[in-house]
Amino acid sequence: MTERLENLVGAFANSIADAVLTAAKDEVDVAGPSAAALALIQHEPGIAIETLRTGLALTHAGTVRLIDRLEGAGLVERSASQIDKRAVALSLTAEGEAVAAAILARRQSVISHSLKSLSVKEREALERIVEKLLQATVKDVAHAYAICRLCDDEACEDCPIEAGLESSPT
Amino acid sequence: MTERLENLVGAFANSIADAVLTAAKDEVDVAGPSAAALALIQHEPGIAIETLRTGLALTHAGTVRLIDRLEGAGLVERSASQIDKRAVALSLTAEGEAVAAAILARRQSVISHSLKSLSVKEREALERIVEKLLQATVKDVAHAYAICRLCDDEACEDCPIEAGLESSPT
DNA sequence: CTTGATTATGTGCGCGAGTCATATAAAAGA
DNA sequence: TCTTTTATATGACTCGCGCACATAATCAAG
Repeated sequence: MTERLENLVGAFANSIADAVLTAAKDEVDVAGPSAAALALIQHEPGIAIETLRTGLALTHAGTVRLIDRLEGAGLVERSASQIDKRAVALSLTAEGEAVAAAILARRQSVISHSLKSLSVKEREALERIVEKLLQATVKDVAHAYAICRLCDDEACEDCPIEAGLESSPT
Repeated sequence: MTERLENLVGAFANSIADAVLTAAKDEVDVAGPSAAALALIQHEPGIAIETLRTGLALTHAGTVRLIDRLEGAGLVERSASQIDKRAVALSLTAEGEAVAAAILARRQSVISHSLKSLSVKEREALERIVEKLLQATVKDVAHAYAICRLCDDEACEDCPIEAGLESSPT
């Protein structure tokens, strides 16, 4: 009946997502999928293009071009995978690491700023609720990659998304 | 110190925003900004292109082309504004109304679905928290348009964003 | 070990969407 | 009235992405 909550949650999601994206674009000149790609590669060095693709919701071709651009910008390196000779192992260059770190820090700061009006109790409540929601939401590994595409894995101990995945195996 | 909350909130925002966007694209074949444009026009019939632009974070030219496409698709109509003869008054066609309604309903359903694991108490807590956050976040009218770009105004009584705007006048 | 199916990547071509610069008309201000 | 600002439109161009297709490697049988 009451659709108010859904409206507010949607607006809140818009607000946060917008702020993070524009922050990434302002800080370093890196558009949406590029930022996510850098973060994912930093999170999992040696990741294959195909795996990356599942987290970016792009086509093969689109992902290859994206990597082409990032490689051209000197942020990402392709190397031959040892395990699978078809696959490409992606890694960040020193500059790529720096940019990825800047993006993650910026995101952290933007979100933190937008939460600053909350009391400690409210933070705790929000954390519990969001944790529960994420855990219930994750569908499969690709979905987890997509959701966590801009997470800082260093900061996310006890990731509820991983936990959610284990409890509902694909 | 604890950056975990920020990570979780960011992931949650991603999750919701993605789900809403893909839902809009699946349901009707309407990409991101188009959906937002339809919702905003529905929310405020007779809205000018320039006003619309502020809510979409596009260029002027980009907004004009967007309206061109939506008009070409038979979803939107341009008419002369009575008040300002330079301006264009935008309105939805019958089909546009239907599509907009479908998008809003789909969004409602998607978000509602992702909140279904919460108890009544948790919903109430989340509503209070998000309300507070939105109220503190809104900067100006353009920002409000952007945040609420996919809101169903019918469902949003007592919109905290409007309240937040009044308390901090531009 | 050979052969066919699947998987990971790369590429030519084209389109859609958006920006920049510029143009025109109307409103506002001096 | 003259100048400046505002709202819209358009031509030229760019960029990112998808589709269709090609190649190489792995896997799965037989």
